[in-house]
Amino acid sequence: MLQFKGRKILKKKGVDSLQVSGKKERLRDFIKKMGFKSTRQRDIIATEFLKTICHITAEELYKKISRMNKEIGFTTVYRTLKLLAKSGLATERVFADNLTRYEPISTKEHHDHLICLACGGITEFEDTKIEKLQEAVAVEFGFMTITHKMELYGYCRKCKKHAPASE
Amino acid sequence: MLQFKGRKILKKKGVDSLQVSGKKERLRDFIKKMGFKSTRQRDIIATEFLKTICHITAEELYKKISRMNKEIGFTTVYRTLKLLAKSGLATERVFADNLTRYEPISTKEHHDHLICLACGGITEFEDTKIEKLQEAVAVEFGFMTITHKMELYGYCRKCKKHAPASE
DNA sequence: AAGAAAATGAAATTCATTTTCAAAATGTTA
DNA sequence: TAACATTTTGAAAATGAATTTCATTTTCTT
Ligand SMILES: [Zn+2]
Ligand SMILES: [Zn+2]
Ligand SMILES: [Zn+2]
Ligand SMILES: [Zn+2]
Repeated sequence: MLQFKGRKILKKKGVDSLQVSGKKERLRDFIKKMGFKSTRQRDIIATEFLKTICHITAEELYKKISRMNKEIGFTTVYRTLKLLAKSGLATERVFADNLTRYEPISTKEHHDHLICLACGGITEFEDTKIEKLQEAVAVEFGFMTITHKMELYGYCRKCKKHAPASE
Repeated sequence: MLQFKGRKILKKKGVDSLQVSGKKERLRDFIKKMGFKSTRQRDIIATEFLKTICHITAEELYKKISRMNKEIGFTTVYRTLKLLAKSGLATERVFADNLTRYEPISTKEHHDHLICLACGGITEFEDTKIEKLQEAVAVEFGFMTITHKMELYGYCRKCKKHAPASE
């Protein structure tokens, strides 16, 4: 395992960079198409965001960027995330803590979430069977589904032992 | 159909009143057990709330009550709904509009929601197959589920025709 | 370089939710 | 019933995330 670590990371880095730059191009296209302007700030924010794996809030991303760059304001981070969402490069999500989080779109078109009540960890999953049954429910009610939200809250493998009244 | 209307409503009213008074007793028990005090306001708010079928916000319930009774403040409505939730007689829910809504517990233990993006109508559904598959997903990830949220957003039968880009 | 349009960011605003606090109501005890 | 401790009430203030404002700066096109 250990001896492959270097290589794996190297490969992963390469892929990530490619993905990020591909997405950044998409953002630039979107900005141009909409008659907007490319700026240093948007570039930095988008780069930093697209590197993200997790579901990040505007505040968190702002703090992360602030560490290296004192000249980017919270408002711009906030607005750039909205822009990324509008351009289709980010997905806006609100979980039980009522904070607006953003995640870069990934290879998975759609996915749902498992959220740990102890550590706050978020795991993604896809289940086509469930998706089909959801659609069946919709049809049954004469409902035309546009989107849906499914979140399972509980304790992840690591936090299970800390679950209240589990012992 | 029409000739049964009177009778049906009468019967329904009877059942509702019984259910409401049963729940009000449960609230009184809870209040006593917790060392709290029963008040005129709590009684009025709980009665009005438990009659509710829909998913109501504190603001909405406050306005509804205000029409008849000018002496009940918003804060008390807000606090009583929280109290009902803590006592287990109400469920607190937040849908995509980010407003906190309350619904009285019903005979259905658990249910999920279909929410119309046009009229805001909320329909409840239960699907044991989905619930089982959700649990299977959780198990697969070594996750111990405590609760979950599943909401389908789209257009209900009545509003389908108004759905954007459907024609 | 000039001008038009958009972006920035600090500060202000919004808005639902929650808390504060002085006065009122409740329920227990004597 | 009166006194008392405790809780409740409700107007107002506080909170806090999300959003908007606006003067200044930057970008992009002539
Ligand atoms: Zn899904
Ligand atoms: Zn996700
Ligand atoms: Zn469910
Ligand atoms: Zn419901």
